[in-house]
Amino acid sequence: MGRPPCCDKANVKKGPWTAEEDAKLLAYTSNHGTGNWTSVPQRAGLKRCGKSCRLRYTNYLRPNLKHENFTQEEEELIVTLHAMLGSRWSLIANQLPGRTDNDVKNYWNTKLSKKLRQRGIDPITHRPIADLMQSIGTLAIRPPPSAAGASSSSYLPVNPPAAPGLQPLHDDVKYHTVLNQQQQQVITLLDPDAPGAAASPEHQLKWSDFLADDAAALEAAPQVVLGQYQEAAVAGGGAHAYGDTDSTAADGVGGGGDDSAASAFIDAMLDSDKKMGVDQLIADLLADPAYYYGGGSSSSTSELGWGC
DNA sequence: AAATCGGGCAACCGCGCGCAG
DNA sequence: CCTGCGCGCGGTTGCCCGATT
Repeated sequence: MGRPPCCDKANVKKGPWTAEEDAKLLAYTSNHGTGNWTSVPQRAGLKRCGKSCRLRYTNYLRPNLKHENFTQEEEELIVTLHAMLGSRWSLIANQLPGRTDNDVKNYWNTKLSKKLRQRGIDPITHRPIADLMQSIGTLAIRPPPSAAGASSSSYLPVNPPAAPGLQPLHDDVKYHTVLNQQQQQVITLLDPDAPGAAASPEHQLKWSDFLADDAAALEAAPQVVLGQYQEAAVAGGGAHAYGDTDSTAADGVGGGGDDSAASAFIDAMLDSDKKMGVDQLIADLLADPAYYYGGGSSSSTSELGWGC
C-alpha cells in the first residue's frame, strides 16, 4: 500500500504562482507563522498543495532572502563545501545567509559545475580531469561471463585482474574513505544534529557515495566501479550501512571476506536499488557483454543515462 | 520577422526521516 | 512495535526568455 497523497490533486492548482497567491500566502504566514503546512492552503484561501505553499515560501517569499547574483565569496564557499559535502544542498545553503538550497543547487548545476569543468576540475570528484582520464585509460579488462546460468552477481569476479599500470582500486576506496571522514567532520561542525553526524568513527559505505563520487568514472568504465563495490564488500565487512532503511539488504552483507559475501553485497544492492529504479540499469549493464571488452557496443554510456 | 535552440530558474515529485498516537 | 502523518531534502521537469540562425 502506497502512501496516500498529501492533498486532493484534482482540486489543486499547479504551476507558477500569481502575485495574488503570493500576497495571500505572505499575509497568512506573517499573521500565523509557518506551522502545519497542510492546513495553510485552506486557511490562507489558496487552491494549492501544502507542500507547494511551503516551497514557495521557503524559496521565494521568506524574509531576508537574497535575490541578487551570487558573489565571488559565495561561489568559493559553495565549491569548497560541495567538495566536502557533496550534494547536500541544504547544509551548504545553511552557510550562505539568504540563500536557499534550491538557489544553491540551481546555481551549481547551471554555472559552477561548468566553471569547474572549464578549469579542468571534475565537478563531481573535485579532482583534476586529467587525473581521472589517466585512471580511465588504465582500466582493467574484465573477462566475459560464462554462458550458462550466470546470475548478475556471479558476473563479478572476486579478485579483479591486475592490469599493468592499473591504478589500484584500493586507492579509490581509500580516497572515498578519507573524503567521507572529512565530510562527516564538516557535517558535524555545520550541523551537529544532522543524521549520521559523528555517529560513528567507522567509515560507512553507502551506495550514494559511490554514485556521487564515481559517476565520472562510471561514465567511461562501469565495470571498474562495479569492481569497487565488490572490493568494498570484501574490505568493508559488515561496517557499511548500505540500505539504511532496508534491513533485508543489510542482512545479506555482514561478515564479508568471501565470494558469497561479495555476491550477497551485490545482490543486496540490486535488491535495494529496485526502489530507486536502478536495477534495470545495472541489469542492462551486466547483461551487455560489450562492457567486459571495454566498449564498441551500441549501448553507450550516454544511452544508459550516465552521461552529462 | 520567424523559427529554433539553449540556459536559467521556479516548481514539482518521490522518498526518507522523525514523531506522535 | 506499528502505522500514519508532516516535514525536509535531493533530483528532475517544464516553462520562460534571450541568443542565434
